[in-house]
Amino acid sequence: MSVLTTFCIRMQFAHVLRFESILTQSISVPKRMMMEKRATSYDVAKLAGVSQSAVSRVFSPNGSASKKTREKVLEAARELAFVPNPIAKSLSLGRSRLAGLIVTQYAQQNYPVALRSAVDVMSETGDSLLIQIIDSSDYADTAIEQLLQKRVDIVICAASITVAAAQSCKDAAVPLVLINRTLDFEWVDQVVSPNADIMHDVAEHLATTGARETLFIDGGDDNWISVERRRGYVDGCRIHGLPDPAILSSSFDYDGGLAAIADLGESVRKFDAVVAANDPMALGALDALRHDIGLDVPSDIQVVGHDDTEVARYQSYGLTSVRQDMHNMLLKAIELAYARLDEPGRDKIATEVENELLLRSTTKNRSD
Amino acid sequence: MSVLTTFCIRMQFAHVLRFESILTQSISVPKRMMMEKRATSYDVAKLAGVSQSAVSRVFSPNGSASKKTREKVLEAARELAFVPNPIAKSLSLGRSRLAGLIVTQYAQQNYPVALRSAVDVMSETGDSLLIQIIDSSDYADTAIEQLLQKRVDIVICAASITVAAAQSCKDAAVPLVLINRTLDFEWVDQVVSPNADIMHDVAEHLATTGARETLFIDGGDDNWISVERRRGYVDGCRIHGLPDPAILSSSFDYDGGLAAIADLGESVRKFDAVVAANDPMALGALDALRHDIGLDVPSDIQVVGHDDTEVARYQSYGLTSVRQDMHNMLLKAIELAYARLDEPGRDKIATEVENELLLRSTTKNRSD
DNA sequence: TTGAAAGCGCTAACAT
DNA sequence: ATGTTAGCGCTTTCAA
Repeated sequence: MSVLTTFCIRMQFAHVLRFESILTQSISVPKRMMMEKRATSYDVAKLAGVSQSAVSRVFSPNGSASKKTREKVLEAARELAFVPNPIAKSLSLGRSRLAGLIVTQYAQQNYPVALRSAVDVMSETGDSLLIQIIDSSDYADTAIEQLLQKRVDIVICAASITVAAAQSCKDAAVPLVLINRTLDFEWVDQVVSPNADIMHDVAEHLATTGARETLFIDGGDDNWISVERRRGYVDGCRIHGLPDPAILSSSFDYDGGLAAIADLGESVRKFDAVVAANDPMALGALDALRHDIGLDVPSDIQVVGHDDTEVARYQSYGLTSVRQDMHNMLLKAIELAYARLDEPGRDKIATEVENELLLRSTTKNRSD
Repeated sequence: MSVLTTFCIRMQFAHVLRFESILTQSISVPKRMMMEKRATSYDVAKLAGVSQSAVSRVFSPNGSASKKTREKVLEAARELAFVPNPIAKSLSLGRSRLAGLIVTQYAQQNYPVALRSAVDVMSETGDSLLIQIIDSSDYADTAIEQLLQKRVDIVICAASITVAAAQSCKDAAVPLVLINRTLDFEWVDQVVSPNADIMHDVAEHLATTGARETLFIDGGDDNWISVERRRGYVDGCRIHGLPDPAILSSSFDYDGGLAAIADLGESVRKFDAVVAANDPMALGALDALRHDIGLDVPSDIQVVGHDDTEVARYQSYGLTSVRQDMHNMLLKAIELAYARLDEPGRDKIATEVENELLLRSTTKNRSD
C-alpha cells in the first residue's frame, strides 16, 4: 500500500518532469543553486500561490487536490527541488520510519547478502534500517534500549534477549520480532528455522554413510544457536541409532575449530565424523584434521558445518553445510513487525522458514 | 484509524496524569507501566512543578539549572521513564543526528569488523548510521540522493560517485567524504590508503624472490579499486625491473579468479606469479592453480591477493595479501565529515591511512 | 477542494 | 536561574 502510493507519486512526478524537460530547455539554472536552506512546503506554497496545507496534501498519499493545484504545486516543488522533510513528518505522524535491526557480529559476517536485502526492502518503502551489531554471546537488551530511545517503529532482533527487553518494547508499543530465537512472551513474534530437524538430517546422513562415533564441536553454553544445534544433533543421533556424540566446547570461530582438534590430537582418529556448530569452526577443524593430524576427509573422517558461509563452497574445502534462508527470515520478520504495528493486540505468530542440508565433499555419499 | 487510537490513548494519558498528580505521593509503582504514550518534557515539567524549558535545560549539555530544579526534574523524569524525543530534537536543532554510509557489497562482506566499529563509534555520540549497500561497480549517486532526502547530517562514501552527487551534497550543505576514491571537487574530503605504493611493494617482493613473468587478474574497468591496484602493480613492475605483467579481466570474486586460470589452462605455467585485485579472486586462482592445473604454490608459482579477508589466513590458503586499515579509514572519514559540518568552508583534506603487506605462504621468502 | 490553525516535542532567544 | 514564547516543517481537523 505504502509502496503503491509512493509509486503513484513517483509517476505524477515523472509526468511533470517529462513536461518541463520540454519546456525548460533554455532555463538551465536551478533556482536553489545558491540556497543554504532547503525549501519547505511554505516556500513551495508561496511560489505556487496556494496554501501550505495544499502542498502537504499533494505530497500525501490520500491528499485531495484538484488537478490544477496539484500541477502548480508539483511545478513549484520541482523548481525549488523540494522534498518533504521526513523528520517533520515523523514528529507529526508519530512514526519515525526507522526500523531497528540487531544482529550478532557473527551474522553480520556470514549473512552479508541478507543484510543487504533487509536494507533494500526497507528503503523500498522509504523507511530506513538502524543496524546494531553485538557480540554473539551478548544479550541484545542494551541495543534494544538504544533503539527504543531513537524511537524506531519496530525492532527485529537476531540475538538473545531477556523478557525485560521484550517488556520494554511492549511498553513502548514497538513491535519486536525475534529471528532464530524463542522467548516466552506473548507480544513477540518470531521467525525460526527448523534447527532440530535439520540436525536430525545431519545425523541421519552420517549414520547412513557408515559413521558411528561422532564429535560435536560447539561454541559454548552462552551461545544460544550453538546450544540449539547441539541439542538437535544429539537428538538426531539417538533417533538414527548413533551413539551419543562426544561434545567439545570451543570458541565460535575458525580458531575454535582448529583448537578443538589440536586438543584432541591423535585421539581424534577414533571419530568417524565431526559436526561443528558453524562453518568457521568446521573449517578450522577440517584444516587441523588434514594438515595437522594428516587424515583424509571424507574417507577417514567426515566434516559438517553450518550456515553455508561463502567459503564453504571454495574448492579447497567443499564443506557440507546447512544453508539457512536468512534473507527470507529477515523479510518475514519485517513483515510480521509491521503487521503488528497495525494490529498490536493480535496473537503471537511463529513463522518457520526452511533450511537445507548441502552435501558437498567433506561427507561421503549415501550408497543408495 | 491509527490516528484515532493515538488520540484516545492520549486522552487516557492526560486523565491518568491529572489523577495521579493528586494521588501519587504514596503510590510507588512506576507510573508508566500501562501507558502507551511515552512521557514528554511537559509531563515531566508538570510532575516536577517547573516549566517545560527547565526540563529541556536539565537535559541539555549546557543548560543552566539550579541543583534543586535539576533534582526535581531528574526525579520526575525517572518516575515517568522520560527520554527526550530525538525526532523533536532533530526538527528543532536542524540536525538529524543521522550519518549516511555507503559501502559496496564487496566491502560489506570483507570488512565486517570495520562496519561494526563505524556503527559503534556513531552510537557513542548518540548518532546513528544509515547504511546503504550498492554493487561494487555502481555509482553511489542514487544512494546519496536517498540519504540526502532522509536528511543525514553527513555522508561517508566508500564507492564511486559523480561530480553531480558531490554537488548535491554541497548544495544541501551535507559534508561528504570519500573513502578510497578520489574526486576532483573541492568540497569533498577523502581518506585514502597508499594503494600505488603497496602495489609497488608487491612487485618488489616478487622481483626479489625471483619472479619474472607475472599475471594480474583484475575485476574489470568499471571497478575503480581494481583499476587502481592494477595501475599500481604495473608501475611497480616497471620500477622494480619486472616485465610488464599480463592482464586478465574477470569478475571481482572467487569465481572470477577460478575462471581466469581456467581460461589460461596450461599456458599459466609460464607465469611465476599471479597477483589478483582482491582476495576472493586470488583464492579462486589459487584453487584453480593447485587443484586444476596441479601447480605447487609458492614453489611453482606465487599468488598475492588484496584486502586480507578473514579466510586469507586459513591454513589451507595462507594467502599473502594486503591489509587495509578500513577501521581507521572509517573513523577518519567520520571525523573529517563532522569537522566540516562545523567549518563548511575549510580547505579540502585528503588523509592517508597506512596499509600493510602481509607475507604468508603463497609467496616465497626473500633470501636476504 | 481549499485555507486557517492547532498540534507533534523539542530548543533557544528573550525577558524577568 | 527560570518562565514565556516563538519557531523547526510537517499533518490533520475544522470551516468555508
